[in-house]
Parts: sequence; structure tokens; C-alpha cells
Amino acid sequence: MSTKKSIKISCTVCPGCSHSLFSDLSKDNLEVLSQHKTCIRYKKGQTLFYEGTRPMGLFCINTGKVKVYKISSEGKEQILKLAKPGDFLGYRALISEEFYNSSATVIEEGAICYIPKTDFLNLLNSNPQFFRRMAKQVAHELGTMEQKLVTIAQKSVRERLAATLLMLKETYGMEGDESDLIDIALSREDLANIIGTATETVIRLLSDFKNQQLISLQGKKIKVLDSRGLVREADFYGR
Amino acid sequence: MSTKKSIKISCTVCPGCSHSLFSDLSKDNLEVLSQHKTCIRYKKGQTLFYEGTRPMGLFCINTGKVKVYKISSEGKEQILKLAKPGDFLGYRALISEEFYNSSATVIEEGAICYIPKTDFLNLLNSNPQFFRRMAKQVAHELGTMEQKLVTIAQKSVRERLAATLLMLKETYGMEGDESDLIDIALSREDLANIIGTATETVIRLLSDFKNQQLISLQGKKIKVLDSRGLVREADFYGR
DNA sequence: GCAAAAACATGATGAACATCATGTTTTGCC
DNA sequence: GGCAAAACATGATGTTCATCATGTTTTTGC
Repeated sequence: MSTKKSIKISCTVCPGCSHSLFSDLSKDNLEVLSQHKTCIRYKKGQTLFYEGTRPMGLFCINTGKVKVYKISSEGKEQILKLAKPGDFLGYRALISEEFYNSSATVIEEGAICYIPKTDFLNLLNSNPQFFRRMAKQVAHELGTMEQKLVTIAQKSVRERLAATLLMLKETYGMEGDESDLIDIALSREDLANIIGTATETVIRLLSDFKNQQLISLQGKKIKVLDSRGLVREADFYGR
Repeated sequence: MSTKKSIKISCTVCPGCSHSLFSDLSKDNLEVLSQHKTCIRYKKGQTLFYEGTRPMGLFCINTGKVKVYKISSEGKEQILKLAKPGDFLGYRALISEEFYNSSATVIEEGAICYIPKTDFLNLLNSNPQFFRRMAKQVAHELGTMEQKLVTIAQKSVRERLAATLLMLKETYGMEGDESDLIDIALSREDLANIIGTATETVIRLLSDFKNQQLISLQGKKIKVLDSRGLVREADFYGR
């Protein structure tokens, strides 16, 4: 593909890295990483890695957004997490020494670096502090995944959608005035695959929420009008 | 309570430890652990730790069985995992430096050791190989938790029950002849809380499976008569 | 710029499952 | 050993949500 051209950015000056788990690395460490890494642009729809394949390195998102998901035996997609600039992908499989158990596909085009497995593992082994940070990250993620499981198991689709919209606003709300606008290009289908429901159900509930003046729909983008109302819908406090 | 008496077992000869993540530790390491650990008997229903509290050490199950669960805002219990002899509990929170995000309660009485936080952390920091093993364990667990999430999100209750019975047979099947007998004292309610459904639904489906000759019910204990039939019910291969 | 393909939207229908009610059996306890 | 409590069981009923159908709007590729 002619669209894949390598971009030269040193990790030492990479804006993505400075807000990532790499942020505390020494300049030396970063320069070593820079030597072997590659950085290319990905278009929407391109896949970083596929479930079931062997991980050969670590992805570091410079710009753009990525969904990480599994495909069930029935062929349905379940999104496990969304990744944004500064996030790493693929470390779970590298640390557990397993194949990828999920796939990752770009949902908003951007530049993504790739650090070969051996460089990442060398860094882990030579820098105990960094290893601790990575381990802490994985342990934290296990905690959030457990919470997600409970939410899917016990909350209604309506509650989950409300909670997801609030989470998206927190994470992808724009700066300043427009902080209520959820700035991520998710299709209704993607949203359904995060929540674990059918696309039609999401569409219906979104127009419900719109009728209740909780949100407004500006084309694809969703704007949160009434956070407290959504909190009530999400039933954060039980009933 | 008069039932809590300390038991003296050195980790160096503890049968639980030798099948655990401690199995590769040096005799020296094990003896240091032994010095500060305590080991007591727990009865059914006693709780090792509560969600939201600060972890002060690591639990190591010598004998008995434990359920690890979260309580949702509606008060419903969701079981995240079951722990058996040789399993550790509480390391996720210690590594992520967070409070417990789940509770742990004994479902079959037994002896459980407690290793103070500092000893565990010292071991992690002084023994990189052991740290790597722990990190690998947490990363692996994240993978299995992701799989559980997809299963709950996309499979029917019937499929999940069938899959859970197969898993229980794998993990808790007895030795020898009786390998089809699931040797763990789970109430129908516990089973429902693993699967994420109502107790009545589990009861109904179990008697369905019984009528189909897939299982037999001997009091509380469940015997798997037709694994392949259950595999079909669990729809492992898609449709 | 236009055709084709996605994505979005809405309605009708039914299946899966939760909930409530009530009865029976088993278990734990003084 | 008997009583209370918990666990197990089964039926009736209603809700939530998936699925299918069909139509409209938006996006994409040449």
C-alpha cells in the first residue's frame, strides 16, 4: 500500500510518549527505543494485530484512535477497550507470553509506532522501575475489566449505554467550551459492540435519551446535555 | 472466635505452596516467608477480605475453596473466580497499589496462610524472576477475564451454564473413577452468580440438562454424564 | 457527481429470561 | 431429634431486548 510511509519521530521528542508509560524513562532508554522502532500512518479500518497471532512487538499510539476487540464464535464483535494517543497496545500478550487474544483496528486514522518485542523485553528486564509500572498497569486493567464484567452481567442495556456515554464524555470530551461533545468517531454499531447489545437497540435508546433532552445528536457526534440525568439513568447509586 | 487457631506449617514443606507460584522459590526465600506468615483455619462463610478495604498482605490457600466476587449496586453478587489449594489471593490489589476491588469468602473450609504485604513486596523486588512470574500470572488472568466478559456479553444463559459445568469438571473433577463428579460445594445460587443469571433459571436449566441425560444430580454434587453433549450445548464451535 | 454501499432509523414480533409466588426438601443448630 | 432457616423446585406472568423487515439518509469510491 502506498499509504504506508514511515515517519521519523524520535521517542525523545514524541508527544505521545511523554504522556504514556514511557514518560519517566531516561533519555538514554528512549533513544535506544527510537533506534529500532518504526512509525507509520494507519488509515481507518486498518488492523494492527489479529487475535490468535504471535505478538512481535509493542504498539504505541501517537495520534488516532484504535478499538481492541474479540470476535465471538457467532461472529459478533465485542469491544474490550478503546485506545487513544499515549496508550500502548499488545503488552498483555508480551508479558503473559501468549498469542494475542484480541484484535486491534484503527477507528480514527493516525500515526502509530511499533517497538520490536526484544527491545521492549530488554527494557523491562533492565529497568525494574519500568517493569513495576507496566505490572501495575496490567493489574489495574484487570481490575477495570472485572468491573466491566459485573456491569455487563447485571445492568440493563439502558443503564450500560448511559454509563458508557458518561465514560466517553470523560475520556473523549473536547477541551474548553465543547467539553460536552464526545470527540470520537464511533458508529452506532461500535457503540453496541462496547455495550454488548444490538445496533438497533442502541439507536432506539439514543433517540430516547435525545427525547429526554439528555443528549443531542449532531450527525455522528453525540453531545451530553444533562450529565446528572445520565447518571440517574446509569443508576450509579443503585435503586 | 474460638475457631481461629493458628497452624504451624513451614512454607518449605507446605503442600499448597509446592503447587503454587511459590514452587520455584529457593529454600531461603521460603523460610523468610515462613517467619512472618500466619496460617489459620477458616470455616465456610468466613470472609478473607472485603471490597473497598486496603490490602495488607497476600493470602495463600492451603486447603479449602474460596469464591472471589463483587457486589453490584443492586446488591447482587457476581463471582469473578474460584480459588483452590495452591492459589493466591490479593496480589492484584498489591501490585496495582489499589484497594481490594472484590471480596473473598470461604465456600469450603480449610487452612489459609497470610503473608504480610512487606514480605511479599520484598520478595517481588529482590527476586526478578519471581516478579516476572507474578506479572505473567496477572497478564494471563487479564486475558481470561476478557474472555469471560465476551462470554457473558454474547452467549445465552444455557450456553454459559453448559460451559461452566465443563470448566468445573475440568478444574474440580475428582481423581480416578469419579472424574465426572464435580467436587466443589456450590449452591445453585453460587452457580447463578458465576454465570450471571437468576437462581431459578439455573435450577430450571439443570433439570433440563438432567432430563437430556447430560448430567445427573446427586444431592448437591453434579455429575457430568455426557461431556460432548454439554460441549454441543455450550456451542463452543459456533453455529 | 453519481452509483453503490454503509450507516441510520423505525416498526412488528417473539424468545429468553427475571421476577414473584408458593410449595417441598435439605441442612444446620440448640 | 426436632425446629427454623436455608436451599431447592416449579408455575405463572411480564419485561427486556434480539431479530427480521423495510425504508431513509449518509458516506465512499471511481
